[in-house]
Amino acid sequence: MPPTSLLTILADPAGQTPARSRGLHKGQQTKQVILEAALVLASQIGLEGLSIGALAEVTHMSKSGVFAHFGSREELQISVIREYYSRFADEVFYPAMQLPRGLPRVKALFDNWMQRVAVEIQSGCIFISGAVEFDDRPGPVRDALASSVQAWLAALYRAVVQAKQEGHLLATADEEQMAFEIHALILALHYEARFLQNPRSVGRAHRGFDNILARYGQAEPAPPLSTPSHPSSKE
Amino acid sequence: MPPTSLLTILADPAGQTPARSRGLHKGQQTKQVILEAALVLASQIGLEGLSIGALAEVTHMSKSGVFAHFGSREELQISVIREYYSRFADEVFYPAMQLPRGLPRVKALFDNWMQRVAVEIQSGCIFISGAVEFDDRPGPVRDALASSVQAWLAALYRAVVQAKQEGHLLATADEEQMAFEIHALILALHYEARFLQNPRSVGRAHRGFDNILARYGQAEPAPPLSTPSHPSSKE
DNA sequence: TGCAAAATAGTACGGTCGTTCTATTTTCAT
DNA sequence: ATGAAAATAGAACGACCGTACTATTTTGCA
Repeated sequence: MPPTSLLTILADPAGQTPARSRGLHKGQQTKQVILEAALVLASQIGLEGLSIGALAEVTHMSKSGVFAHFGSREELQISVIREYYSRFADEVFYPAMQLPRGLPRVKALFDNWMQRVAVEIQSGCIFISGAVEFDDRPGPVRDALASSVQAWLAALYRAVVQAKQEGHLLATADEEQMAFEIHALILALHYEARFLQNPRSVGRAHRGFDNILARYGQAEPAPPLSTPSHPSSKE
Repeated sequence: MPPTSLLTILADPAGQTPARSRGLHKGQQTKQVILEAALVLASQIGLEGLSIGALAEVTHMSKSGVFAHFGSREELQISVIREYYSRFADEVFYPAMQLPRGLPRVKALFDNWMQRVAVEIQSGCIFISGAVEFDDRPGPVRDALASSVQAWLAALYRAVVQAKQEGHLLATADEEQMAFEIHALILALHYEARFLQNPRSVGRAHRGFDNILARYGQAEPAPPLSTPSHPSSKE
């Protein structure tokens, strides 16, 4: 190799990125593959357990090869959080947004969330495990995680507020309280199903949501006997 | 002060030498000191983050000195879990058992639990962080953790069952469901207060408990207006 | 008071980790 | 097809980890 290559690299003016580097090149593809594997790994053993060595082994690459795509472990963790958030939104949030404002949307948000967590009983939820791992570890990873969770909880809260505005909830309903109790059910589902391996937890969470609806919901015109909010609540 | 004072202290049969008088040798004492430090460390950074090196530094001992007391890291973690469980029982369970069966005892269990978790917002709860760390890591540590949690949740469940037997709950009340929802509130409190740093969480959890009581409780002879189950719910 | 036993320290080993530096291979516009 | 840039590999580093082994100190009973 010619000795000028190094000079060329060093002389390359910073900030001047060739248009080519922004295209969909090989590197971007592998980065996606790595991220996919990282998501699986982080879900199983946590963001802290995520190691570049294990990631290299899974993707059949070298440690430095994996490392080069992110520049640091922290950046890798943040990328995983962003990717997880994106998929969460695609799976839980956006589909529910197709439904009309008010209770239908709130129910859909909860059902989609439940369905996702029910699947994650096997794989693990990064929003929950990450919260425990970083609850007293300040830094950019915690910030990324917390802002992702806040964004989602805020979306849930907005849906509840709209439900009250639409007249689907009692005028006395405390929207923040209702969102808190919904969140609580999901956390209990994750804890009791994944850690304690109690198979009844899914039904418990659904029933809990029915109870919340019964408490905060406006008395419905149709009797709830034949139309429970979720089939599993018939249990 | 006579020169015999030191000897007097050491030989004092009735005074402030509980370690000796209880037959504890030096090793047992230091083991307790290490355990105390391990509890603090594990609460903050988790059972997995607990390292013998850090423990040695905190206790001003050598790594091997610390290690010798437990024989393995796993045994250290299990000891921490047992100690944590013991303190949890002393602080939450036994005091509530002094109260009469039924709702008073259930309320006391929840209040004591809440109070402990409210303090643990700063230090962390091993039952919650450990669940996330070991939810897919089989072995003796997970077993010790799970059985401790199960024992506590079973105690809570029994108290709820008794409350129904005493006629303090509706005949239609589902005791397991009620225990699930109570557990959910605690988990949400820990999550939202410790990770998201939302100061309103304590009030939310208390209010949630009031809602649960309103749902499952027998209509009380005295109007609940002037006697809410907890002052903070007046918020 | 002496002396075995218990408690603690010291040292070293093998392993994994994130990261850096350099070398090699692959990509892709010309 | 060529050559520079991008992508990947390889090797090595310092740090920390749990643990085993040996040496030293401390304890507490006879």
